[in-house]
Amino acid sequence: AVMILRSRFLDARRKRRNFSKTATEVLNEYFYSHLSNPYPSEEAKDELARKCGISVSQVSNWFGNKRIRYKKNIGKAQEEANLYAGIYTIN
Amino acid sequence: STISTTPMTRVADTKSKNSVYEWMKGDQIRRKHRQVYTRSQTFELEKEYRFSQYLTRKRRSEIANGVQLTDRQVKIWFQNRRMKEKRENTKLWTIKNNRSLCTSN
DNA sequence: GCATGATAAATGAC
DNA sequence: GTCATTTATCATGC
Repeated sequence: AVMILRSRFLDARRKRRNFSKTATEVLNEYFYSHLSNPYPSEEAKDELARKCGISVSQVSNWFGNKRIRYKKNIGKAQEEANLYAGIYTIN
Repeated sequence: STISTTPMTRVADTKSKNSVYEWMKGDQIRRKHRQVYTRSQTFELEKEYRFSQYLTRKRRSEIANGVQLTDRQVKIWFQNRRMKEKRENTKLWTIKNNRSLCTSN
């Protein structure tokens, strides 16, 4: 009964590969140019996925992680925002 | 929606373009406490799911009592489990579809 | 050693 | 009920 406390059994494939540099740039560009409402529509997700060469669910994962992690660092230096700020107007 | 009284808008001071929008709020207070289910709990739930992907209220209650979870937790687990299966099927379907597209064009 | 992508509980809109 | 999310947790990259 104690032989298995830690392992994950049906979790197997959790292989992670970092996205390409250009893909990350495209995603960040959209995120910071829509900072007031970083919730891309399904159509926008499709286009982002196509441009980045990743799946739509991966786009959703990226924005989910990006939103929560941006929010956590909101008090600290978010220099990344300044990198992408000014490229577009705020809506 | 309601505005929290906790001061967390210090970022917006420096630059107007870095405003704190509504979607950024709601943190700090009332964080989600996600309970990690044990392996045996997940195993029992998975076993029941293979038998039936939907539960009656009666069956749900029995399961909940068996794995020491609330009815609500069991209900939500089955909901998430069905969504997981759908995502997996969608992923497989996409892969097959892409392979069939390689010949034309 | 954290950054990052993916998954597991939990919420809420509809 | 589904389903897009939020949040914490997990697993990996480097």
